[in-house]
Amino acid sequence: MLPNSGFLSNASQDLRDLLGRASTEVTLSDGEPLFEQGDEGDTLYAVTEGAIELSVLSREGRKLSLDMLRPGDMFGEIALFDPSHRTASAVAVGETHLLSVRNADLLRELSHAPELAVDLVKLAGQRMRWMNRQLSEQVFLPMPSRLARKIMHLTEHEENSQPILDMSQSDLAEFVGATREAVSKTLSTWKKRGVIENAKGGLKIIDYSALKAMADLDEL
Amino acid sequence: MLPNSGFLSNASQDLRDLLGRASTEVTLSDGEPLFEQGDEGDTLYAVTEGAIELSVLSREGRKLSLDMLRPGDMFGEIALFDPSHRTASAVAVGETHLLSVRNADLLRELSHAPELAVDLVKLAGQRMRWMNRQLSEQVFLPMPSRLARKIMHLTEHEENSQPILDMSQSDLAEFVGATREAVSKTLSTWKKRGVIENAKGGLKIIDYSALKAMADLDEL
DNA sequence: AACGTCCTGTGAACCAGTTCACATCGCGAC
DNA sequence: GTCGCGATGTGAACTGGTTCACAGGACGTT
Repeated sequence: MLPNSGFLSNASQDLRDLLGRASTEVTLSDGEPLFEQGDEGDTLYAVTEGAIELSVLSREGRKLSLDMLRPGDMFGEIALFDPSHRTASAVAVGETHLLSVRNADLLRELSHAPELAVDLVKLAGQRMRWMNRQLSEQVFLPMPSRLARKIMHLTEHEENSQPILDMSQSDLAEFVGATREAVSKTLSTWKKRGVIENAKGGLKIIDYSALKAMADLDEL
Repeated sequence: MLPNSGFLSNASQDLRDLLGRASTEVTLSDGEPLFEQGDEGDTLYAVTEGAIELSVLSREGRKLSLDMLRPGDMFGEIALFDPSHRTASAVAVGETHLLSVRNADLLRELSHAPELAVDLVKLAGQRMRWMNRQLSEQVFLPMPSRLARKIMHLTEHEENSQPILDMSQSDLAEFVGATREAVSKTLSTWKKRGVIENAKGGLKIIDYSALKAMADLDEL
């Protein structure tokens, strides 16, 4: 029931216990929102099955996808201590199961196991480092490098050496912060070079190391 | 000695006590680095006098300035719980005084005042929200809007209604993630429209509300 | 099989911001 | 003073990416 991957794989036993004891299960169907940017929230989540897409929306309606959270990943750890509006939206991708822990329940647990706080701040720290990287990549890297990185990031949970990324070009574009057309054109040239090829409902990475080279071309 | 502004102004008494008791003073002269991106670090800082510029560097040497921390601001809270490489560099701007608290000292204090942990995570939460906003602004907003926002942000500590921003155009460019030339051209048109004007060693904001308008709309 | 609806591919015009190349200004050092 | 140097202003060429427009594909539904 508790997957042994993602953040949870190096979470403390205390934290795993907490999730087993003080959590409520939540189930979402494909496309169903868990919360929206701006909502009030004080709940921490852990994905057990399926996936959650985190994204932010501009006032004009443009969308920037931040990350795809898979079984073993946790999120919402900040609102837990600092309950306020959520800074991103979370929607289910495919049938998704989550464990949720509310602020009050967690605080009760904290008195039994203060070590837990450190775990949670570490989680926040990892998220911070990650955000920091996203920001500098966005500023410093040209679109193709960002695209290559995102493709690698989004497929790293697959063990296959030629993983398939099950995502449309428009979705990918939202991840890299560019237009669908620009992504399409870049992918085209990569296809011609045999780095990737089309697969049903997505694309298949043929030459992973070539992708890595693209990602580093304008090395960060 | 402990300024009553910035984050500290709404910090708990516990946290203020801690800084008064368990901290060491650090003094830096203008331009002196406190730590560099990639350094190992486990120390939390609070600015008491002067200013600290936080920035990230690309491998090619381009620099993106993140924020300017002034008396009452704290930073480094993440490395405190998750000691690892620092994600940004910190250098003093002008003669600067800081209080520093090391990981070990803080953990000792934490057992006496567990409330402190919540304070620190709130601090981390605020930083997270702030980073999130930086990222979406960078992606969604055109350069002039970003410039207007940064100017407002960098002068908000001044109480004057026509504050002076004491910073060269090159420095400003590093804050908005653009070239010095682009910033110069935008500032020129604003000067012609009477929004800002030159002042010795920086620029003076004449029409704050016009700036605010720039920040929201994206018109040139 | 024919239809609607996404998704993909690509070309042309356009634009924001960069790069390069100077000219100029202010100001401190000598 | 005037030399030098960093900060500013600006123009011209270039470029990475957008916007618009449209042509096929792929696939599910009837």
